[in-house]
Amino acid sequence: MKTETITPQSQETIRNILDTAAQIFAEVGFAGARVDEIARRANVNKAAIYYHIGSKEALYAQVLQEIFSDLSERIVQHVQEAQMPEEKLRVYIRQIGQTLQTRPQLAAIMMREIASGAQHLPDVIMQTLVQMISILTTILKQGEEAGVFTPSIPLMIHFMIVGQFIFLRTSKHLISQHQEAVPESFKSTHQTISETIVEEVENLVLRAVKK
Amino acid sequence: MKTETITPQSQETIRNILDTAAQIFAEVGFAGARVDEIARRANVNKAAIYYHIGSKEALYAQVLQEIFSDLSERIVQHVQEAQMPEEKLRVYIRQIGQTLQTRPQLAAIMMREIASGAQHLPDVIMQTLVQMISILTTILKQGEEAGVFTPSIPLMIHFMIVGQFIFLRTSKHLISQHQEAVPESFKSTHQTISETIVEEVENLVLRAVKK
Amino acid sequence: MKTETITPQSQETIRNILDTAAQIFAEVGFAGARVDEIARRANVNKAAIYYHIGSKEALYAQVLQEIFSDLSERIVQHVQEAQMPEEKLRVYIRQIGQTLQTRPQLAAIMMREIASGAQHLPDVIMQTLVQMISILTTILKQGEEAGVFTPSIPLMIHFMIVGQFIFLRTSKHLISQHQEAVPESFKSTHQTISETIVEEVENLVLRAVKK
Amino acid sequence: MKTETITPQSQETIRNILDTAAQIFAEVGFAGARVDEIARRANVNKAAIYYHIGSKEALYAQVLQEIFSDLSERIVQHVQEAQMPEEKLRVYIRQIGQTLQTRPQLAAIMMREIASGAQHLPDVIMQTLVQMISILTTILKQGEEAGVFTPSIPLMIHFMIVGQFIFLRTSKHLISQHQEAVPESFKSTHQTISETIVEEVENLVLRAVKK
DNA sequence: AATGAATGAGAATTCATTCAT
DNA sequence: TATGAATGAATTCTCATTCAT
Repeated sequence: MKTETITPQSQETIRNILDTAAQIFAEVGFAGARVDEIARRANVNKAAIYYHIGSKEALYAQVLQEIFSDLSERIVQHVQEAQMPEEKLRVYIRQIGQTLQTRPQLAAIMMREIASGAQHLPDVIMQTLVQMISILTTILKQGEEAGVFTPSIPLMIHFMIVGQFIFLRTSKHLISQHQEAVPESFKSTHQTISETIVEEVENLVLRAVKK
Repeated sequence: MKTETITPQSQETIRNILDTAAQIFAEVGFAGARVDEIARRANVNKAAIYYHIGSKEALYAQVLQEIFSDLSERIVQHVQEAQMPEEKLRVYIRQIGQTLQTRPQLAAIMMREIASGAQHLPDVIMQTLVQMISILTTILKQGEEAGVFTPSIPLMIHFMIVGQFIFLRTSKHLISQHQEAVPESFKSTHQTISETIVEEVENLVLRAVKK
Repeated sequence: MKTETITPQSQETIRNILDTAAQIFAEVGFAGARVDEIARRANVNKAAIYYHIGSKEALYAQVLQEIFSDLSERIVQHVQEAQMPEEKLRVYIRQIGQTLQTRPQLAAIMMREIASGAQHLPDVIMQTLVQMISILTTILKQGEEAGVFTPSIPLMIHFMIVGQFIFLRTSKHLISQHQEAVPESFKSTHQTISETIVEEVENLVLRAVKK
Repeated sequence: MKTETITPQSQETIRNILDTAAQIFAEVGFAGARVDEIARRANVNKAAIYYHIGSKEALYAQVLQEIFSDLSERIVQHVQEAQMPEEKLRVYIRQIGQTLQTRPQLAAIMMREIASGAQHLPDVIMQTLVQMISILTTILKQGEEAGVFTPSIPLMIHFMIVGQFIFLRTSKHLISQHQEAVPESFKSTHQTISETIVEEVENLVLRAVKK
């Protein structure tokens, strides 16, 4: 059994590239990103990116892949563990919230992707999304049947959840950018939200779907 | 008596440029947009864009300006006309929904802007946003005092509203792009939503804030 | 006899254009000059330049023409009036010096022209130059024959004269541009020169050619 | 033993670019120069110029820098070696003359620079010029004190020297350009000058300052 | 005569990608 | 693996000139 000869330090180089790329794609999007800049900020020679990854598009796909890979798994697993529809829905929301907190770039990248009609989203990722909606649909249906949820459209609920998290996360940036234009009260409120954000979203969504 | 010579022909050219630019910026974002392409699709000489507008950045700023200019006005005006907090909130939501339906590009552009920390958003526009939040805050407070709303955080409610609309609108594209990965049921549902979308969002939000 | 119907106010427009153009060509050269800029600074519509003059090249030629037209005449005339070779040479120098003082742009334009091999100099102007050299040659020969001048090469003497004036004039700008790098003493000296510059050059050249 | 690998190939590319650029800037000036043309004539990809140098302006600055760097050193060194003021002055003139013969572009570039008020001349170069004037001032003062020179203004003497060389050099071009307008005698004379040009200038200047 | 608008042909600069070592 | 250099294809922007009024 090979145990560790797989990759000496190139592993580190690749890690570096992917992390930096994720950051930059989040900041300026695919079209706005510059391979030169990614190389510079990753402390890596530009040619190394091509050696290891292949192309800017491949780099982007890999970044997305990485970011999405565990989200779906986590949801499937944790939702199963919960019993009641209400609790399952909370788990669903919580997993999304936590993923977005762990991978802060995901929000920005997703927003751009959705804005441009997901032209760059590999099908693998689309399937992940569809799978998530299916899970949510099941949860909501169970809730309806159990008489605790009012009828609602799963897709809208999903976007309600994702939208909340994404907007709140990305808007932090937005607010700090325009300090002058934002009143004091606004800022402190925002601060408070960030800390209990997941719980807030849970409550809001639950209120919206509960009978 | 000539009553219609008011518009020198250049007005039309500029209109053309701005509309086409709005469309393209919505499709591919600022970095992805090509001035050549804008000129081509606007049936305008590229140099004319520089003659009338000045630069790609100025073009983008002007597009944003235009798109935002009337939203805030509409909200201020219509909200005043409504009486009860509940109705005021519905009006607030409806105006946003209608603006996004009239100017379909707004949603996509906003998503990108928020994703990149609103680096391009002029302060004028930020102020518009802040003003909108203030109005919403007043509505929610009145509702609380009247005993019809449960306490909630205005900023989150705002993003809940905007997020819903934006996501639903932009996701139409997304779904049609990835036909293969999307199940039949999913699509028809989506179709249905689009038609009653504004009403749906109203209900969802109202349920979320009502006592 | 027509007395004044020749040109109403277009005369003024043309004057404006030519003067501004002379200034700008002196500042940045032919290639560096922008027709837009000339129009702007002349308070004239750009199309008017084309209406009145025809093209950028034509504008340049006309500017040169104007500037050179009277120089040669003045020299021919005044040199004849002087008697002794020494006095004739002084007159020659003085006329050049005065022309350059009246038309400050001439120096800069000439320097550029010479630097680029006079590609833009119309033959008319070349002939003027050649004529001037002939006059100088005659003066110097007469001086030699009269035993007051030492043999010298007319072309060099001409360049000595013109070079002095042109360099001194253009270098004023140069010195004021780089205040920090220029010592105090340097500046005041320069000031003094400017006032008696013509006389200085006369003496210098006379000393150089006298026996 | 390899003794010549010191120069990585990029050195050659840069050398090529700078030499070609110097040539072209001399021919047509900064504004008239085309980066495309420089690349073409240097047998270098246009992007390589940007890779190595950065911009057209940077290229120009570097060309100026290079051309001036050794002139000042040479003068300082050689003038010291001479004993008598008269000989020192000849050395001063000779060094300038030889530099202009080695770097034929210098003359043309300097003329344009002076014509446009030395907007592009970095202060480093201005300091070089000022230093040269200081040296000349010292020489002339010593000559006066020794009773061999008549009082004169150093700046004018300097421009007399430089002007002569520059004009003579650049005017070669001028004359060949306008063959038709130039009489036979004129041309042959000019030929003769070129060969003994340095010596001629020395004599001319010496005569002008000697008592 | 005069002008705002328009335009085609550049011109500087950028950028993803490849190459030689 | 890694890297400095090179490159072709854009891409933004400029500019002399023309047009319609």
